[in-house]
Amino acid sequence: MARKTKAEAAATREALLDAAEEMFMEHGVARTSLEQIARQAGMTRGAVYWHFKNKGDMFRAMLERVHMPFQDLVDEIEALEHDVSSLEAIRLACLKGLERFEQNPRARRVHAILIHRCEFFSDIDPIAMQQEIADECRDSLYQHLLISEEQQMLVQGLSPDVATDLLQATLAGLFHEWIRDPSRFSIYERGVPLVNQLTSMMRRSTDTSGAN
Amino acid sequence: MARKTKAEAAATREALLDAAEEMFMEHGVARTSLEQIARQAGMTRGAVYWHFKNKGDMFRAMLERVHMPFQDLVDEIEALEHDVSSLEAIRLACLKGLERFEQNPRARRVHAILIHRCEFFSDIDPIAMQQEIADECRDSLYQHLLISEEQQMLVQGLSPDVATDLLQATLAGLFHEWIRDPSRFSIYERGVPLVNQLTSMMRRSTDTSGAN
DNA sequence: CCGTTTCCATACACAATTGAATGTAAAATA
DNA sequence: TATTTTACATTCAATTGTGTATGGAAACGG
Repeated sequence: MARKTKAEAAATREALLDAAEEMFMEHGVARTSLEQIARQAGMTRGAVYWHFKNKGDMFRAMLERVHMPFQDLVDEIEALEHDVSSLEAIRLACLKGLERFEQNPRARRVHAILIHRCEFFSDIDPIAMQQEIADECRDSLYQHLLISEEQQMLVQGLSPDVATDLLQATLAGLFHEWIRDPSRFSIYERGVPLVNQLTSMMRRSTDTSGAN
Repeated sequence: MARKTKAEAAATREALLDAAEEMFMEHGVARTSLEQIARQAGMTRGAVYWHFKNKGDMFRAMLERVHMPFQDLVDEIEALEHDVSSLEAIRLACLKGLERFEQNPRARRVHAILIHRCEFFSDIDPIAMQQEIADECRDSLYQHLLISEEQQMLVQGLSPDVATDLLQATLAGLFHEWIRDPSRFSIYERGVPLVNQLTSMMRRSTDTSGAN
């Protein structure tokens, strides 16, 4: 076969990753061979072994195309709206995150693969990857909920630790429930009332009258 | 090899399933061969193919050893304590469920395998299995939360639908976070304050005075 | 006590993947 | 323009796992 332009080569690399996504999603990671991926992309295994070391390397590259830390969402919110409370910033960041998952099919597919379509690997541990993502999100939540407590935003009796557990568990549970079959419901439409209700219940009432 | 007693044969069947659990947990389902399972149990593949049709059949049998519907927990609570409100029954059933997972290592391992150590299969779809379990739990929660609403136990503005989403997502999220690495924390110790806090926030205040 | 069935071990044939080796024509480079 | 890389395709060797077929000895039923 003839040599390709740098741009063409980059394009086939992307095509291979696209094909890997499709095949991984449809048949699972373990049960798709590199040949299936190559043919799906209109290539042969030669192309795969040129661009990637092996299947694990390919998997890693596929994940790197959609990396999106939760902290960025909060930063984004806070950069956009300065006068908002920390708890409100969390709420908005959650909604933003839900919206993004809803609208980014690639991110959705890749996360679905990471969670439901793969298991162990030669040198790759998907559970550890999920762990990292979850911890990243959790730490960010905790930091901002600490501030919320300092600002006396949380209802009495709600520690920032429990609040973190609650928010993180709710978001993770919602996400898992959704990613299992995204066609069943819209994560945004179900998530918005969830997040609103939860943050509302966590927020200390500013109502000075005794009546509810 | 010589023929075994009925009891002996049943014992080797259990030993094979035990071995399958260990190997599946350690190396993932796809990457463990039937030979590895057999040798772990001190047998050969002949024993495996005698007791099971193939790996998928073995997987199914492994799951059937630990089936435990959520509804049973609620029933158990309600049978034990008649004078308790529906919301309180839910709370107690959740705690009971957490406790059971904490104390039943086999159930823990099998669920960990189902969620994190396997993907597709010849004729088995682990995601559909998770779906079934989750739906079962969800339906049960919903039924009892409907009753809670009729009894006017829920705070104003909290529909039984949102309450169901909230509880189910929280429990699922907590469970997923824990099952990913059960050695990181005790699901019971983290879960108890979570469930208490959440049900407390969901419960309508019976405080007749205006002050909080 | 004898035939039959059971429970498993052993052996075999087959298909599927993998990684590496080799080939090659065009792009890049000098 | 001559030479060297690059970007793949093709081929090969080796491994691995699967399903099945066969064998054998002891347990079971009559």
